[in-house]
Amino acid sequence: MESITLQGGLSDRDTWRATSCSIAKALEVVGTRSAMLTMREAYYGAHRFEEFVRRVEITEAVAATRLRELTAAGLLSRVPYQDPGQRTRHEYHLTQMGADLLPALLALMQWGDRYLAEQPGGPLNVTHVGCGEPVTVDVRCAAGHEVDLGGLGVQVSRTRKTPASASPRAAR
Amino acid sequence: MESITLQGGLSDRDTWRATSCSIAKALEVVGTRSAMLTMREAYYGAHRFEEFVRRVEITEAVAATRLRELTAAGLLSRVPYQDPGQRTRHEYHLTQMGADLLPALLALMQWGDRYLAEQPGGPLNVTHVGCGEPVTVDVRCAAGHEVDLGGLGVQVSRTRKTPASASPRAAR
DNA sequence: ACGCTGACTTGGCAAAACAAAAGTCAGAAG
DNA sequence: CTTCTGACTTTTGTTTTGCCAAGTCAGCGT
Repeated sequence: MESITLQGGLSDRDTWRATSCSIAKALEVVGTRSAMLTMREAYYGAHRFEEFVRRVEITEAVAATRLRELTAAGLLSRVPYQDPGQRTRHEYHLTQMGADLLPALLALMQWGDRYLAEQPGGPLNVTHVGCGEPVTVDVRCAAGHEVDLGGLGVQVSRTRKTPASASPRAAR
Repeated sequence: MESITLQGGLSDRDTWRATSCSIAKALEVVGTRSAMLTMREAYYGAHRFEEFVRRVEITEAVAATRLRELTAAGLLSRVPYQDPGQRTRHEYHLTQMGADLLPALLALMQWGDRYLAEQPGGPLNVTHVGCGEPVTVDVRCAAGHEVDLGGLGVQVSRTRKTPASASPRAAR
């Protein structure tokens, strides 16, 4: 099985490590099971505290912690609401930042569907409401090609310092 | 911010929970930081034990545990190798199952690049080797439409039991 | 057989994640 | 002001993840 082609100063793996890795940074925010599943429920439309507790099947304490963290991180926002005759409460709504994590969770779902599900294809179908066709997560280049693992290259980003000897160490 | 449209028996969130969720199942396999980062290194081309230890920056004990688990789960396979004058050792190679998790990790990376990275766009560029264009993770339907959160629908999979009252509870 | 040494295994510990239970808070109505 | 009760906060305990250090194993060469 092939791998990503490491280009430029990254080609020698012995000379660098992924020290500012965006994956690792993402995991700091959403790297717990309860955070991922809380986000799943937000995508399914949950807004209210008790609903997150019930549907994620976690304790109120954990839900409160996760919701607070995800709100602080910017993935969710607290929006006041008030049922008639009730007091003001808060709903947790996805932000754009939160919504943009969807491909990662969908890709995990797709992978789990394929390799881990009890039933072939998994328990749920995800489709495009507009045309009814099944939805998948693709890795594509800007020219529209679908790219597999062996077709990927990775280089130090241009916005960083020049690819001097120091730079390959500070990579992702 | 919108959410996925829950269709059919799934429309009432109060009547079901994601009990066989493929995301949750995936997290059982790769839901630790060390597993995710081990997979990252496999995508970057690492094969050998010491390389995983060094580049993931985890202890040998954790590397051994994670590599054993990922091998048992089918994401990696152990392949014997022997440097001249040395004893037989094993490399850990990606399987198709392992390679197919790439979109999830790339999507996490993409999201981290956008929202968490110290530098705009993140420290590394991922491109299509064949044409040089930047690579992204897209959510698309089979008709080729790019679909955002609000454009998604989800239904109980056809391969499951009829969408009776019992069925919506056993979903993902 | 012994020596070598990288790849583990094991034991003890700390931190993080999470559960259970109890308690507190907040904002409304009366 | 009191009452209500959902949304937390806190405390205690368990499990999981990961670290450190020491030890064992495995397969080669001599």
